[in-house]
Amino acid sequence: MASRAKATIFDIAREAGVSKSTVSLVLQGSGLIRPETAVKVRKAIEDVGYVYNRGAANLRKAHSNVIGMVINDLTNPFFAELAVGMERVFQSAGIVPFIANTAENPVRQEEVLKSLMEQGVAGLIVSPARGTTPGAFRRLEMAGVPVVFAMRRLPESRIPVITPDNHRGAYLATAHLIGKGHRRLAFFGGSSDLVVYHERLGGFREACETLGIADRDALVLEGETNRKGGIACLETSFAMAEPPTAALCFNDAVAFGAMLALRKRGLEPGPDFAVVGFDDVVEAEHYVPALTSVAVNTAGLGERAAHVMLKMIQSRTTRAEDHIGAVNLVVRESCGPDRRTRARPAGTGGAA
Amino acid sequence: MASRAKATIFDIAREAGVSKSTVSLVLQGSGLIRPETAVKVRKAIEDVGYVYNRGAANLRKAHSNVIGMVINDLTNPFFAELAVGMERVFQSAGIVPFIANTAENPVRQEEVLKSLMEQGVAGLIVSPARGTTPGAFRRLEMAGVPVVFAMRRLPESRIPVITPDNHRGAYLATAHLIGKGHRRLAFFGGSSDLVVYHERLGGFREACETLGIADRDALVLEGETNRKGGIACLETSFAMAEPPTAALCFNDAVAFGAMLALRKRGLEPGPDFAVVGFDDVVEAEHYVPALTSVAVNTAGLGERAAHVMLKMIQSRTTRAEDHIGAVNLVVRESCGPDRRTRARPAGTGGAA
DNA sequence: TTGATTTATTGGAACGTTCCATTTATAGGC
DNA sequence: GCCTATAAATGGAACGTTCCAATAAATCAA
Repeated sequence: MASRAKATIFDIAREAGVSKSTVSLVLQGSGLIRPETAVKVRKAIEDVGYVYNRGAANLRKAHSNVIGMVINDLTNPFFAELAVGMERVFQSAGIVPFIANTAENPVRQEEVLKSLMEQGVAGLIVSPARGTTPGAFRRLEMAGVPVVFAMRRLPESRIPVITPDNHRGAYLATAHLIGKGHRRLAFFGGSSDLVVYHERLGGFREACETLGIADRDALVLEGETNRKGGIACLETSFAMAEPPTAALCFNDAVAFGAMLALRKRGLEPGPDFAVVGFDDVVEAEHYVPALTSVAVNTAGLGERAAHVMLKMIQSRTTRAEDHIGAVNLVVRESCGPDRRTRARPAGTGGAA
Repeated sequence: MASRAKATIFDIAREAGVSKSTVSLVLQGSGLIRPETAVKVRKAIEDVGYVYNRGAANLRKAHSNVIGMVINDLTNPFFAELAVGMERVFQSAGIVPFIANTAENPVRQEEVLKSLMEQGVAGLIVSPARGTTPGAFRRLEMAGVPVVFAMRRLPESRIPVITPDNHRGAYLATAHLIGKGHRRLAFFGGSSDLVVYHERLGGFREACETLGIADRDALVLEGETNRKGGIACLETSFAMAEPPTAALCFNDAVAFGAMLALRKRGLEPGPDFAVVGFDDVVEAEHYVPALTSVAVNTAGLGERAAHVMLKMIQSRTTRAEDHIGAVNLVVRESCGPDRRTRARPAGTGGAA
């Protein structure tokens, strides 16, 4: 059953009555081989149950065809969507990308990166884990492996980045809330060791300033970037003397958490407290109430990242231009009706 | 900047003034090396910016430390949870698993499998794509690579399987619906080319028979295994003369779809139509209404699969026992109150 | 001191491929 | 028939590692 030893091109050569070099040529689809010979060889390949040894080949070929995608949180559907976008373009390029999850853990990320390098990847698309140290990608750079960051960037790094326009997205969302009549706002979730955080928070702050919301009415609460973080933020905000009436959340997961916590308090997301998310994952549309969110064209960014990577590999460079993707606010139900048209700020917590 | 050529153990050897063999030994953490020598070598490794070439090593070592996880649908959070469970145990074993997505496409799966084999994986955990042909894993078997199936199995295959008790789960869920007073039931989603489908459907059917539901009152609708499939099933079921009043869904994604479609018709999932899911993904608990679902301990199954794989690799076998995981029904709100205690079957479609 | 034993280190062959420089076969021109 | 040009196939070296057998150095027993 289990074939004695692994078959090599020598076994194929013997079977087909040709030399190993001929087999190698056939394997590479070289046009130098007479068609009949190629057929004969291919039959032999089938017969001996050959499996190509890419490791051995890479020993000579210098560049492999393996591309790694390093994702910081696979359980967040947003990153799954991103990964799927990338896969689409790699697939049509005949490449099978390997996905590795870091679970937002820099130590794990280090291991993953090391392993991928040892495997001899041709390139890496990375969404870095929170708290990644600036030196984490030094080895990659030294080795000349092309890397592009997706969605997240590192403070001082020359690695190209594919990211949505976080500042503008946050500005749009905040302006929407203010336009609805909200005067005490909050920014929920995310942590300051993330560059994205500062970008999104920056948009939030700029909108507040521009549109006349005082600093003390713009609450900022850091927190985990998942549902749990959203719940926590909402709870602490309601424990304050003058709770906000609306929140821009770091991402959709945080927004879902906030809405959950509202429900648990008997409040209705939308009418009682406006929440807007960021990323516009597919769930956003189907949630009850449907979540207003900043759409970033996730899969599109993934595709873009993949294309940039392909180009870098092809042109043997480690540099590329950053790409800032357009965003737009998708208004759904989670911000409720216009606040000013209502008699008074109904709801439990909304005294003041 | 970009170091001239890739550094090899020879470069390290020269730098440290030892032989390549000594370097190799240090790399493998052999105790044969004098500690001071090891220190010297390790310094040299750092200095030359060495990166280990696992491909070259595998050429001699026969067995690599790469394990592949082949997932049929990464955008389904269920499989993401499964993957995370597996990762947990591999991580503690010092292994970085590579994840590849087949997007439920057998052709893609073929490519992925081929690529992973060429990479020389030590083992594979696979959740096979829909419509996988029986021969798809022949090459793997021939090559003696350990494979375990997770969540799904193939019709005639001797490859070990880790799966929840689908039959029992479906039975439990169906019995629950019948216990609530429902008399016209449906099974939504899934397709008959999936073994899981038959298992779950079998549980549904057995419960119906045992508990006195006639065949004609047990509607079965195949469909996609995602939200869209759930929407479609609900729509076609409501187009019938005597629509069901409750449905067991193939999985949670289908259930979410069904609930969505109900809402769109102005019906309230639970009171107006009972729906129960399968898998109990984390979203189930947080949905509105919270979804009653069959919990399968997803991450636990993932861990189990990983353990089995590790054991197989260690003992150099390609066989292992199947594992059928316990399930339990988590009752939440999506089935509403007991049907018999209500005046009459309210709702739009529920005449008769 | 000598030989035996243990501890560290080393050179060489092997792993399965690719690529280059050759060789051999086939065809074309005259 | 011979020479040249082209097409097809080949042997050998190289890629970066591991492992084995062998050597060199240190320790010990007598």
